[in-house]
Amino acid sequence: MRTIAELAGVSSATVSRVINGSAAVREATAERVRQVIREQRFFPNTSAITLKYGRSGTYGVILPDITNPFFPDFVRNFEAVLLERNLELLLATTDFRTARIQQSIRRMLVRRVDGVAFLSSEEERESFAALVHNRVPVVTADMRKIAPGVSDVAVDFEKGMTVAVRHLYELGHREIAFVGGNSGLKTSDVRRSSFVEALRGAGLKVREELLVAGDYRIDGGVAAAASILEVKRRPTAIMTANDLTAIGVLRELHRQGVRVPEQMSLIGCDDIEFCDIVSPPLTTLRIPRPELAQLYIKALEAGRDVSRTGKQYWLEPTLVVRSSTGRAPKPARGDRKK
Amino acid sequence: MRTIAELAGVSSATVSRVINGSAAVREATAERVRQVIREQRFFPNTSAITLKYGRSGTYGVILPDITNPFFPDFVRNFEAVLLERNLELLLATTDFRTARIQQSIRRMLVRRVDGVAFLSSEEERESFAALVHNRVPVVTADMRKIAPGVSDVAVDFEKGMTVAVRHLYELGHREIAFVGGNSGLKTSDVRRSSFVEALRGAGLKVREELLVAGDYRIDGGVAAAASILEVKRRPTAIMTANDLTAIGVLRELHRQGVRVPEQMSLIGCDDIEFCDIVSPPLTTLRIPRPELAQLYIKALEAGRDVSRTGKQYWLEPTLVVRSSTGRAPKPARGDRKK
DNA sequence: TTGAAAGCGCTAACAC
DNA sequence: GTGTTAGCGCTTTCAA
Repeated sequence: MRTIAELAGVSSATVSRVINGSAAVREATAERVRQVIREQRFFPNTSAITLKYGRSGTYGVILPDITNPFFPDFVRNFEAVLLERNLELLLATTDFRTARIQQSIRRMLVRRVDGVAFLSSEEERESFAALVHNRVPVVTADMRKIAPGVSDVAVDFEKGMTVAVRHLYELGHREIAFVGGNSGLKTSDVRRSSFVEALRGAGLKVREELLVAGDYRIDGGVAAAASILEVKRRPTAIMTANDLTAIGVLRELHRQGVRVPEQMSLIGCDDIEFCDIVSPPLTTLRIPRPELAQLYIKALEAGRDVSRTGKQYWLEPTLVVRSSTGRAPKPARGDRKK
Repeated sequence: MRTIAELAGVSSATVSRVINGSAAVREATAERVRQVIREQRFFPNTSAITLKYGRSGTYGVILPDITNPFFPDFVRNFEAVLLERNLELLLATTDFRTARIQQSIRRMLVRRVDGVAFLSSEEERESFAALVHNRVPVVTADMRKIAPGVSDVAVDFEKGMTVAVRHLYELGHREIAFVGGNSGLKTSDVRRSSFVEALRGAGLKVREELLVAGDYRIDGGVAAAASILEVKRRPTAIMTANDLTAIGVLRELHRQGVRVPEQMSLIGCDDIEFCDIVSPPLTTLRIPRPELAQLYIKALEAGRDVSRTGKQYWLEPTLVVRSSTGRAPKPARGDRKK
């Protein structure tokens, strides 16, 4: 910048003013400065600006698994909003590993991000404390809990699961299994308990052996489906905690020759692009990414003052009916009738 | 940091030394300082360090489409290597839009990244010049061209396509179509011309109407398949520029009742996870992401001195045979025999 | 073994 | 309208 100033025969302050379009600089001077900037291919150094202001103009995003298409799609939307506001994105993935979470948070701290969207669903009170202590607001996912400096964006699974279960109920299903995410994760627990509630709400009974854990990945769905198919009295429908899980379930169902939806209905969650390309296309509970991304930004912006308690935000999922759900099969002969 | 220094009763220089484990600091002093750092939950400010050194310890990655599972998988591997070296990642996606490319490069410049992995395959000579001029090395993808400060990582499609075509040839296929990426993109051109070469190498003739463009996405594959199926003398196999395209092709094939591989063989490229879950599972030309990520890092590190001409790196794809390729169907009655 | 001080690039308050 | 200057947090001579 000093170079620019010298070449343009002005002071660095004037260069700064020109760059920021601030204050009144004589147009002739401004133009001369701009000219030099172009010639020299000069770009201001954000480190200096960050250092000066103590704010980096960057939001951090911490994800468990960038390999799950839900997240890249979220990132895409999130980045788009940031770009409009001339903000930067710092991405960290944790692979569901605690050490990586800590490391990610440290990365956020040393880069002086202005806020962290924490979509990796472990409850990291300790780590959040470090963030908040350093005045960086946190927005969590589906924790349904807020605190000073910590806001939360929750998907209304209570309602979503109710809609999904009703859809199955109306198709005649009475025995419905559920495949969750990694047990212990808050997001997984919420989905599971919402499902159980929905079952009760529909007057169906809850069979523990039909509530199985997955890992939010395809493999987990495969394993879960295998275990569900071993149960004595088979369910006629399976609800899953996310689409990857549903795809895994579908795969195992195929492998064992169970036809979908004739013999087994299946509902996913998220509505990733691949729902539509597996066969049959998956009925799923959609979590809209554009809205989700916007909600996070909104929460981040509103939460700037970490001394104030964060807010709770809600997002409604919607049921997208495709071809993996159909009428419940008639009970086979020999099956106990309900 | 000054706070830490005061609380520990030392100077900021000493605190710096303790943090960096450098020089000889008396253990008692060091421990006292560490203690205070812990209590205060202090994290060094990277902006100051970047400012001081002119290096940010960050590599930038510019991608066209984070929604294509190939890229998240690349990012995952890339991030893992960076983490080992205590380096940071700055991610930008371009959506194949020129304005976004320019914007991404600007983001890299203002953040003072130490290098850019440019996986978005447009030939941005102008933009690269800005980077190199500012002493940041660039590593491109499949440009097969190097320059001062610009290295290139290329996948050996010449060999890969030869292997793929030979696989089809041995199965009896003589009429093979190709669906490329967005026409005009360098990566797309390379794949296409490698395919054409491979065809010639196998002694097959090249039918222009069987060489169609896609867009590296599912939709492009769908459209391309539709156009291929309208050709008078249908091919018996289709090779595609990436897996997403192949998935789109597969989808359209299904829709029109063309059985894979009985009536049409299909080969993708990349080997994304979803190859294995569509039905039939896709035969594909795998581009190994861990090796690719490592190669990029290697190129970035070797290219630090932008006054020197970059290097050309090569990566071998391997053919993964699954179930979407099979023996060519016997020519139907009425088809001209070859 | 430790401290003082300069300087990285930028902005803003204050002078002129 | 424009220049001077202090200071953001850190590292690194140079001195002590």
